[in-house]
Amino acid sequence: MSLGDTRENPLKLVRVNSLSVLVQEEIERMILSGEIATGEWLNESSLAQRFGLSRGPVREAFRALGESGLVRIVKNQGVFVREVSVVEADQIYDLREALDELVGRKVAATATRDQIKILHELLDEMDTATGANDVTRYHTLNLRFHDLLVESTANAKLIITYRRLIKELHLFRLRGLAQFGGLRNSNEEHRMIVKAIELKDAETAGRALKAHVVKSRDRMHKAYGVNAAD
Amino acid sequence: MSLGDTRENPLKLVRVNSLSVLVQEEIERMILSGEIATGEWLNESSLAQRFGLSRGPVREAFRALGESGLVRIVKNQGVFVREVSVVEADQIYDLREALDELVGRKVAATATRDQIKILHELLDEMDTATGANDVTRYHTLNLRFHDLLVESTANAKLIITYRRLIKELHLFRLRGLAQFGGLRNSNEEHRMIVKAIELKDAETAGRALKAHVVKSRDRMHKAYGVNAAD
DNA sequence: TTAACGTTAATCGTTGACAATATCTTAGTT
DNA sequence: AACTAAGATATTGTCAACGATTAACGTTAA
Repeated sequence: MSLGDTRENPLKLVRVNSLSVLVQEEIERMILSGEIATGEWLNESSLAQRFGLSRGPVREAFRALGESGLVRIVKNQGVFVREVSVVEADQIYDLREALDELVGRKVAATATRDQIKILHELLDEMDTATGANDVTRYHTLNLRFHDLLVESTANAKLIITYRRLIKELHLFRLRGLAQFGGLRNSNEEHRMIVKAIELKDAETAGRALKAHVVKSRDRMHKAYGVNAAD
Repeated sequence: MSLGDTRENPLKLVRVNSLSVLVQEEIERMILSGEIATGEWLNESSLAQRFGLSRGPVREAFRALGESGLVRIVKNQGVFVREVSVVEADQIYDLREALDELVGRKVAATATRDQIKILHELLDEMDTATGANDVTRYHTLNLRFHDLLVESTANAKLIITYRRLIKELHLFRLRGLAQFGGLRNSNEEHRMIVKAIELKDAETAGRALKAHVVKSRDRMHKAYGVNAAD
């Protein structure tokens, strides 16, 4: 597959974004979709050949992906999809606790009616997915839910920081278990969060979102059999 | 000046790090030291010539720096040192509030005796700098103080996230006023933080650190004549 | 004054080459 | 058969030169 195959207006894409940015986005997509496994080696020249370009843009994309934490670059050996350990996932959850509390507080103040409407739709869809025991679908919706929350804060720096962490957490998920279970409980927590947002109760929304992250982490630990004392 | 001029064991440096990493670090140093002004254009080929290299490593360093938020890359125009607006600095302070509260809580649990000793030394040095009205010196020590705090949390993800934000905040400082004043108050807040850490009182340390960030932001606003409602 | 045109300079991307390094293969030895 | 060492191979790191694309600027003409 070549990059030129992009469906919507490929010419404009190349005019606005450089090739290295397009390559970066494509590789990121491949990593996050699991198309490339964690730990896997990314061959510079074969990727270039696959995209129909030279090694230059691919190497530049690698450097950017390295800085964003998705790949690990080893001199004279190459580029590998990063493997996120349980310890590191745990550290990310620490951060998410703090950031999500902030998200809750801010979103309660800034969320628009439209955004809240979409949140409700996502809640219902997640219930449907839970009923059908469709874990993959739930996971996708869950990502969208939290991404919409952070996006509604209208704090650009918070948004990109948050998304970076979510991507790395996703690397951890890809590593082993697809999901951490407890879908029903999880969505009940989601509803409490949305309720607080509707009431524009920043304090409660922040606490609810933080508590949700704490419990998500517990579910992760349980799934991995990690001692709570770790 | 060529990169080969590095003082300590240049050969080993090149053997371990690729040239693009060295270039990245050097450009980052130039940006953060103010050697290159915010908004300034970074000429690809003249930088390459200056370092005595080809354009390849420089371009790769640019991509990494772009991802880290220190430069802005415009296709077909080039690379510019990012300019951080007051609005953006404000968003970063929002994040710092949340992160520093986390830092306070964690560091109270994890800080070693040695680390606390260094914190005390920094406190005293900052008092000295305040007495001498040496704002630049105070600022350096202040950076070291907060960096040591976050480093003492032993949470790698928190450390790199925090440092990234501090670097961008530094870009904002470079833009205009060197400092935000209120040195004496600031160091009194520092002492309260360290006291809570010594008592291993995580809750108080977190609150104190968060409060410190809130006040730092206020001092920044005051210096810029920004309305608190913004 | 404004619009069109051409020049210039920079980035973007390609290609081909070579060196340095890592990895795999193979032959030889114990 | 197992281990070792030398050599072959593959990959990354870096460079140099080239053409294409684009943005910026100055000039000219209406």
